[in-house]
Amino acid sequence: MTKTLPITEIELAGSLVRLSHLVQHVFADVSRQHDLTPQQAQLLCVLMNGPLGMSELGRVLHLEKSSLSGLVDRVVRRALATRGQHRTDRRTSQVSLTDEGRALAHATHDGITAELATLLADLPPANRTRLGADLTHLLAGTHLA
Amino acid sequence: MTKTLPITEIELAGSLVRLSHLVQHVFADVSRQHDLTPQQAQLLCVLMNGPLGMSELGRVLHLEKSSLSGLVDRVVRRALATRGQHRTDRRTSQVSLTDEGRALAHATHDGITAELATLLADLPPANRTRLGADLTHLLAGTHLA
DNA sequence: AACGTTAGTTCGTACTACGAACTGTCGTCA
DNA sequence: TGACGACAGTTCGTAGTACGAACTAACGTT
Repeated sequence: MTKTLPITEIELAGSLVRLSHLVQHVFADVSRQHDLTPQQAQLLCVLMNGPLGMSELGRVLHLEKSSLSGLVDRVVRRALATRGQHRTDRRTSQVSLTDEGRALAHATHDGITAELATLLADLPPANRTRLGADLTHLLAGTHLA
Repeated sequence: MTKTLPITEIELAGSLVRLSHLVQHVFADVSRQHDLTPQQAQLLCVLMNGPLGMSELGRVLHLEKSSLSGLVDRVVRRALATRGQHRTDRRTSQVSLTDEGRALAHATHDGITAELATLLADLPPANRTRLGADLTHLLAGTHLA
């Protein structure tokens, strides 16, 4: 079915998958150091940009609302976030970080960034710049995040 | 703690994380189309290179042996793989793909590759080649896979 | 005031991942 | 040869993840 793909494409796709697993591994390790699951860490990091409703969170995280309820429950239970209510619409709830949650989010984010930076240190600065541009280009091609 | 990182490093790390989530999303979608969980799909893809013992699988997949037992159980239960026994060492077991498992592994692998190829189509061929080289370099810097 | 839509929660199911405890096998060394 | 530590896997209990279906409550419209 896909036998007509040039070899380099296949190899590149494989590299992307392996890189992805590597990054996920780093993400999980750092999250664990802060006593968070990767999903909880990702949630906190998303909320660093400001409070969001459940529906928006579901879109950003690619999660069904039923999956999100429990995830938010667990971070709320740990006092890392709160469920506020919307000013006018009493159906929607705004999930915001607590101070503790914000601190943890920043710590985790910084930890992951630092870890990835050591990985990237192998790459010459010029390549890093190019890589950044290419990734930005790739990510822009999809739905924005 | 990490405030001295150049801005571009931070942005690059962020891009890496977002790319990683994107790839994981593709991986999960394609796996689901084939009625597999991402973990099961990854296991089958690893086994495409030949049978492996549980310990080696754990190393490759970064899983504790207790986690692996269940994962292998489920693909064996679905007749996608079998637990053979080592010729001389009766402790170790060799996990191999069945014909059905091999077919599913190839289908999933091809599907993911095709999906990623459409993503990469946005990128000019020259950049793709460079990107491949850079990723290979990055992946080589870590433990091989 | 009735009704369809939207926002979230709850429930049941299956899977993932871990550590601790356990069984069976292997290799060694006395 | 027999005891013993190391190794390979499994089992068990716990917590978290993710989904769809069914549900409740509030909103907006007509």
